[in-house]
Amino acid sequence: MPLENGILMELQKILEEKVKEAVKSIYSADLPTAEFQPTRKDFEGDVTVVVFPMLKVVKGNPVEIGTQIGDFLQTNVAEVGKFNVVKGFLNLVVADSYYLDFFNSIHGKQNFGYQEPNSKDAIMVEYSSPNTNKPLHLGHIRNNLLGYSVAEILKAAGHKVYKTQIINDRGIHICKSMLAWQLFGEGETPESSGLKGDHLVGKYYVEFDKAYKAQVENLVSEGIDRKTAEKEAPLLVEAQEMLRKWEAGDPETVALWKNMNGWVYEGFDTTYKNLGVDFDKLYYESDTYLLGREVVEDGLQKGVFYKKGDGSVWIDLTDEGLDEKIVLRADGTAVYMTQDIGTAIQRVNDFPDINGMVYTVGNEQDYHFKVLFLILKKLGYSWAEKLYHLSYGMVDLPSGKMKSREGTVVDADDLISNMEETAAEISQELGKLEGYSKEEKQQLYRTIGLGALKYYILKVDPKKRILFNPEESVDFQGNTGPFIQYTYARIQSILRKANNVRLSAVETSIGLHQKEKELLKQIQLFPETVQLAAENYSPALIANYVYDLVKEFNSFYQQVSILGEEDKTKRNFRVLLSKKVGEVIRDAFRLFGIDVPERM
RNA sequence: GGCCCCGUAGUUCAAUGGAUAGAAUAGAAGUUUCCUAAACUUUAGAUGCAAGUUCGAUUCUUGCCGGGGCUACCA
Repeated sequence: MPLENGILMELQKILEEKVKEAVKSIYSADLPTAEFQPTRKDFEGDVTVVVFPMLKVVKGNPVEIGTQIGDFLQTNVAEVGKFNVVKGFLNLVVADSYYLDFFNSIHGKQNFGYQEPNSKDAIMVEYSSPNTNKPLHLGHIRNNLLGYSVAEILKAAGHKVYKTQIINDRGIHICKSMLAWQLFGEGETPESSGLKGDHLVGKYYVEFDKAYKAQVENLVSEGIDRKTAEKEAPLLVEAQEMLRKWEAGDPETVALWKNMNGWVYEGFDTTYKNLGVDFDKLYYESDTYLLGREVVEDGLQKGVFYKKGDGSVWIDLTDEGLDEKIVLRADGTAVYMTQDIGTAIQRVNDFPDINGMVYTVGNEQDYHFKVLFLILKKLGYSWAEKLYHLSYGMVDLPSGKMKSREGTVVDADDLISNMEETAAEISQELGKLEGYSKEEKQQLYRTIGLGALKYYILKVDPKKRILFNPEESVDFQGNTGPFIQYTYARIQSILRKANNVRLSAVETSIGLHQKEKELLKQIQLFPETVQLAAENYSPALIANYVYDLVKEFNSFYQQVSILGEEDKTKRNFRVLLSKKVGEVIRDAFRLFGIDVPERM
């Protein structure tokens, strides 16, 4: 992976060559690769060469080998100043001038760390993909934030990206809300009720469930077997009938469906806007649920699938350690898998430059996607190799799983406004905002509240499940979004106060404070961190990075005077350095969709 | 039963096979005549258990124990 102006990488390349040279000239042996790592804080040095792996090629005592190589590097590499060897670790001290050269090469540069789009191939990132029968909850928030962030990270890593979602706007669950509204709604609308559209529809989904359960209990008390009662409760039968009518295109049913879905979309749009996520292309399941059947026919010809006696079509994946999986029902209708096969192909037809897709879907569907990807591969699509299931853990409450039907969910809209309120409370207590208008303050509370929420979710490894306790609100101190935003605001304050900043190159002879050097080392890691986050589809890596940077900066800020420095050259450099740190914070947070404030 | 994911301080999170396992919170103790104390500094506290591979294992392998998930002609 070529790195944009990776001066460190160049240094590492030089060092790699020189280490090999050293091994060659001292031991007459060929070293395949040299292993480097940043020197740990407790030791003196900047870059560490790990000696242990060399023992395969060179026999001897690791400390002696390290020392000999260190000597060689010191005399043959200008950037290497001192060195020391601890156990099998050769710690190299890199000259200040090297880091200052690096700084000069990037300090005026916008979008440091981001790659220019350099790939002809595009990646489609799917996320959100809600059902249209209930409002979004905390689980969707995780999904949205992850999908959005991974899309932005991929862009920053130089990929072209299309963000998309497939809206599950049809099916029995939608009919349930529709039916309940018909039965109990008395014509209620978002306008008449004052409820957000998605919340109104969700209310009837819950109503349905209540009424349905009551019916089942009644039937059971009349002596009917529970399983039968659950299958034959009149409400359910009616909902199924409604689905049949919908599929047959019954005008009245379709009109009701359009109307209620319209309410939901309005509600979703508000939530998406509040959350700051967006999409380039929407797919609706009502348009795609019939897709995929021709492909199955095709696959039958090719022998990828086989037909059972009853006419249903299957794929046998037992050779891959998986099961047999149905891809078409006996009556010829599509199942979930059929649809997903069809939709994937449809997307590539719509956007021919797609070569890779990311599906942001919970880990409960790990198996489904494993099978889906395998099927597409067997069908011979070249892009099937580049499909990725961005699988994430559920967000659970202390009481267990969130269940919409039982009302045990943390509602997305509620949570967002709670976060804003908390931000407002803390802000007012601290009272640092004189001169801000009401609107500016409100905007700031939103920035901070959302920053706290987004960072809280995104800093966790996607694979891990999150236990969310609504009683303990999301923190605003420590390793949090507001902590990082605060550091940014402090930097902006310095920049406002600093006069006569010269943007010209910094003299490389000024000599660095240890804290300055640490900051430069950390800044230097930004481009490769973005790449790594993209390769691993992991916003958490960016979070760890920016947190380390900010901690380092705060420590620097505390120990080193910036504006109070008398030496003008140093003062100028420190202001520029602070500015750059601020830019990296801003650009890293942009990958999360988190804004940074000028003051807070 | 089969398959998949996860077990790290009281709690929430880190650690491309590398050094003395890092932070944050909660606890204890400090720092505002000084660029914003949502900060900084100090302190105490953890790898579920048992083997194996390795110079070296939180990381890889196997077994066990715990938690979650999938195993639908639902989506």
